Amino acid sequence: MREKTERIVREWTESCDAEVSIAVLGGAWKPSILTLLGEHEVLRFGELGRLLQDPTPRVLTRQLRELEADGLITRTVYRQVPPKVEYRLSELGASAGQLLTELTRWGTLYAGRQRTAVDA
Amino acid sequence: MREKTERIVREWTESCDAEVSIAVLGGAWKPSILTLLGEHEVLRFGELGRLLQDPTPRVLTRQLRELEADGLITRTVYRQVPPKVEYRLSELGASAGQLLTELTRWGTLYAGRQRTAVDA
DNA sequence: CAGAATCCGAATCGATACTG
DNA sequence: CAGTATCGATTCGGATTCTG
Repeated sequence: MREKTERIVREWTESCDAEVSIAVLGGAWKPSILTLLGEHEVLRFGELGRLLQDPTPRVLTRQLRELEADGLITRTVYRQVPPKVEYRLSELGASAGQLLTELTRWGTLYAGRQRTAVDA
Repeated sequence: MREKTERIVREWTESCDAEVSIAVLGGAWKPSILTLLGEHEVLRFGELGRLLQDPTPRVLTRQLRELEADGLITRTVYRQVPPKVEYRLSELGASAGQLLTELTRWGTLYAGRQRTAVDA
């Protein structure tokens, strides 16, 4: 588990469990990464990059490493030339599916309302 | 709507609606603030501070203003001495109840698993 | 192909002190 | 009571460049 998440989990009290979820899922691209891995079962580094519309490798690498450190995805390295690395959801990562659905549902509702408000 | 949220909503695409939710709910204390307002209907600034175990006024003020700008809470000022300000959930804020429940549920699951793993 | 190294600007959290 | 002002320290996302 990475340090930021560890601190939040350590200081975790009943009234802010929701912040634990946000600490784990809250990085750039992370919800999309988990959603894509839920749909595709397995994806390589380059495939993820293309599907996410090209975040910088620096950023994508860090998000993936954090998700791995937090136990949501697994990383499989094939020692060959050219290199090949595969990412999958772990069981814990898959358990976040329902939460991701709910995040998406409310996010859509919220964005729709804001757009309607702006257009009106 | 505050600027950060506005940008994320503007650049919003189908694949990352979940990030909209996180952008809105992701600040320090925000999930707790919304949960408390869901339980208490109405709370004053000082009451919120005590229930949250004393964030600095600077921080609490900003979180409340952002939630107000994003349309999740309302702020009612009574012009009197000493001053009195009441915060409540808006309809939009109340609509996030189910999402907050799900965030808390998975956060509890996650924190529990991590603690078990560490203790083992 | 899958990254690592370096650097940067912006945003955020928090401590401390002060005020209408 | 309900904030505001000022200041650090940290973190984070991203651009650029380079490599086994």
